Amino acid sequence: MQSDPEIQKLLCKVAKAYYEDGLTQQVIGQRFGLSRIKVSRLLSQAREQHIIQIGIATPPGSYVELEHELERRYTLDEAIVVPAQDDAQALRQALGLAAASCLVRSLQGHETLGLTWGNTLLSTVAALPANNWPEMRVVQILGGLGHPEADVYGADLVHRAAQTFGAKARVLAAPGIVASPEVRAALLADAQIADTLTLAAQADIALVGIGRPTVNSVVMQSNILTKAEFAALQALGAVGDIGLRFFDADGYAIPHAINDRIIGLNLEQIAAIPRVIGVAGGAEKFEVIRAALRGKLINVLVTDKENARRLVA
Amino acid sequence: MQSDPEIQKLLCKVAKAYYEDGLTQQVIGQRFGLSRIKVSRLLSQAREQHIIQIGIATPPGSYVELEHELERRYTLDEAIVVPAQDDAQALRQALGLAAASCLVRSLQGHETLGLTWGNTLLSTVAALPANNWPEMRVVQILGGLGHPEADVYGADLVHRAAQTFGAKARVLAAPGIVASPEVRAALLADAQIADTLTLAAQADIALVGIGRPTVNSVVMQSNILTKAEFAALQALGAVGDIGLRFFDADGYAIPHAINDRIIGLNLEQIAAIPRVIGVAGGAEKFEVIRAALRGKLINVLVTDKENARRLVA
DNA sequence: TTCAGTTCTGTTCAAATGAACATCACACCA
DNA sequence: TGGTGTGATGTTCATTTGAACAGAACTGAA
Repeated sequence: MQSDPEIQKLLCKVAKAYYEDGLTQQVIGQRFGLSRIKVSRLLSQAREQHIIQIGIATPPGSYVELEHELERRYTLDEAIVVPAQDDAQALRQALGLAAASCLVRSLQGHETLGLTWGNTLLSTVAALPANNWPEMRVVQILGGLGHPEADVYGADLVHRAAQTFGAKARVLAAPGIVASPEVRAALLADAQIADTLTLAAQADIALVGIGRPTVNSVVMQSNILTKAEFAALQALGAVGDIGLRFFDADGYAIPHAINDRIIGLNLEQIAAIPRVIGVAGGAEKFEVIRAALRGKLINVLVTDKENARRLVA
Repeated sequence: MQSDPEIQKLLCKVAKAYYEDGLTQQVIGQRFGLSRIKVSRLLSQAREQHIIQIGIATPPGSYVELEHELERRYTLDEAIVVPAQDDAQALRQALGLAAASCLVRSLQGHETLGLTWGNTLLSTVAALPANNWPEMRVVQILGGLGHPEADVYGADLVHRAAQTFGAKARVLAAPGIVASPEVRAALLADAQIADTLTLAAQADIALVGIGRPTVNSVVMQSNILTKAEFAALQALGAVGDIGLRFFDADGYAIPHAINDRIIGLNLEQIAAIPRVIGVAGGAEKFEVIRAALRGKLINVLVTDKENARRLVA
């Protein structure tokens, strides 16, 4: 930690030679009569002493700082922040666009992609670019919504995504919530369904919405999750769900009988997927998102600026 | 060369992760879902587009920029610039101090150091720090000055340097210039002298003054180099000398009979030494220094600010 | 003095990096 | 429709780099 001006000058000269002239440490050593390792040490010293200042120009209108802070705070692999939108539909589009480009970036064409469903995912799938990846699979992580014959919602998303990717679709021919554990057991006995779930658990990437059921949300409007059940979940601390698996403010799974009636991966299985991209925006989602982050249920978060601000606050 | 804002943002994020967080390209790739090589390419792209700005804090009162420019302009290994001084003695001290620290920096204790002589070298040797390097040798590159019995000047410098280094001294028991080629031949027949010159030619490092004889300089005052001879050299284009070997404005050796009367390495031999540190300052030396640089006779230049300014102009 | 602790140094080794090459997809043109 | 070039991508390999280790030099205290 010397501050001998002679040393300072040497640090500066070595740094210049390395960073400005792009010389290798070896040749710098030869030129200045220093050993290679000494040059290396001088450089780290120069970095420590901030003789070398590295600045990164952040493109205007992007929230790189905010994203970075989110990544650090919640040890996320990546955070993507889109501008806040007044209109819910516009917000979903913005989120979908961002999530889509983040997703395709990490695809090579031979992986297995897991999907839940929801309005935001709908926008995401709509924003996916066309491709021809016959090796790829798109798998449904969670059964469809509503009556068995109306399960298009979940399966449709999977089909659509698979089609634009030119990939194989693997749908879950079952509702997300069934009437009883017995029905579930019966469905799980089906080889098709069991295999699909096994495949889903081995997905390389998953794209999931982060939900917060309200009285007029899709989940509630289909009469599968009753108000009473929802109230019970809330009483147990539930702040929202991923793939109908409810969790509390710290992201811990809520133990409740409903879990035995769900056809889909559980939180543990979802979290075990190497890369889980969670998409959610809008003020009402704040708590759930925070919970999902705390519980490390997702690796990548795509959200809006307002939520991002509150999350780092 | 895309300027898609989406790409810009990614560049920025990757750059931040790499430079600010110090993450490896590998883990950045894993986090953002990119291949390692892609991260590498994004980083070079970011450098190209100056999204990454690297600044180096130059310590105030030093001439790092000037030195850097000199190094680039004349493909020097290193340039060292000291503040200009009005007093010739003060200038020599400043030069000597700088040259000394530059020299010791490149010494490990087992190399052979060649020395010429001169007032500036005297100051340099005086500024050398004490050491204990029994493996090291200090060799005289050029015979002494004046009468054989008064050759202390050159040999003394070598002795002094060897002593402070705790090294072995190898002096040249001969004058720098002798009366005739025959005398020179006789001296070179001496095993001692011949061996010393052989050793000198194999020096790892040499410390040399850059001279410009004037009527009252040491070289002229000893009556060995006559005014007539000097005039003849000048007529042939000589601008100065290193080790009594005169060269023209481009650093080319001047062919002249005097060369056959000098006991010491020739320019070619000196230039062949891996690291030649040339020390010279003061307005009158400008031309010689420039010539020495053009001829690539030295690898390291130690000079004053004024000369440096003129050299890069 | 001698001893232990500290710092400085070079060596060795494994990780990280960039360059060269091969491949593939796409677009442009005949 | 079929070249044909261009750009993007991944693989392989050599270089570059930093970390761990070990020895030497120095410091301060007993």
